[in-house]
Amino acid sequence: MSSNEELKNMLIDFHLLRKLVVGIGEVSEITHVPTRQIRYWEEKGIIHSSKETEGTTRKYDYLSVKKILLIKELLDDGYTLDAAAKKVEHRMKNIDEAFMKLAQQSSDENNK
Amino acid sequence: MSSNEELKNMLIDFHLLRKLVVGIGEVSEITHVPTRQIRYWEEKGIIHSSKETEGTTRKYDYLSVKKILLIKELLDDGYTLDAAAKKVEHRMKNIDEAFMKLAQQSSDENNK
DNA sequence: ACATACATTGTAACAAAACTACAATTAATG
DNA sequence: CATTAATTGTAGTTTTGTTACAATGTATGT
Repeated sequence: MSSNEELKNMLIDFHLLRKLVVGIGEVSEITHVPTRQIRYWEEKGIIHSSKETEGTTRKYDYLSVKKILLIKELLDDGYTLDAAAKKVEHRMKNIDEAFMKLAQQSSDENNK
Repeated sequence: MSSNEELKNMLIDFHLLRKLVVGIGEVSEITHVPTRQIRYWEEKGIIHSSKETEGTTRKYDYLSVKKILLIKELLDDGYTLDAAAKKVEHRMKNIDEAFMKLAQQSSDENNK
């Protein structure tokens, strides 16, 4: 198998990527947002973790971490939390769509 | 910004992907390999976690989880652990390279 | 069969990470 | 300065992960 084919089949394995969910401590290190603050945003309904549907400890997927990063950026720029959340909500919609589309593609390729 | 540009800039953010490291329990759920067995493989030097370089608790990145998945597949096919490890080592080399290449690309694009 | 190396599994006692549910503090705004 | 928004602190508890022992299973050669 050529390196290029490998690349296409392998990068990215969206099904695996979906399952790569990280703990709140890790998210905090990645984003530089304190765990306490992450929980607070979640409490306000701005972000979501796996806790809401399963289990007892929060786990965040790729898109959630990305969302936290975006919100933090806007906060640092002077936005209020609600304004930042609203703006990011809009951006995430595009990202989510693209993500789903690629996940679908990779699923098609594996089943053809 | 068009959805397509978004897609290119956003999917995939390799720098973020690199940092998405998951705990051993999560890996176990994803791969269906018991935590005890994962630690054993690590003890044998077949796989690696962040524990070897930092911290006290094991964290596994995307490529490590992929490696575990590949090894498990071969084991289920009847390979011995060492044989499976050797074979996977070879495959992972290609995957690692492709990964680094793409990470480099995405880094270039963000700085041009 | 049985010795040998390979591979996995069990678990007790302990440490680290994450949880909730309170409350306190610190901006920002009318 | 009262009010809402946003963040932060923390005690006590639960969950998850750790090591370091040992035991058990499985395959191979003789």
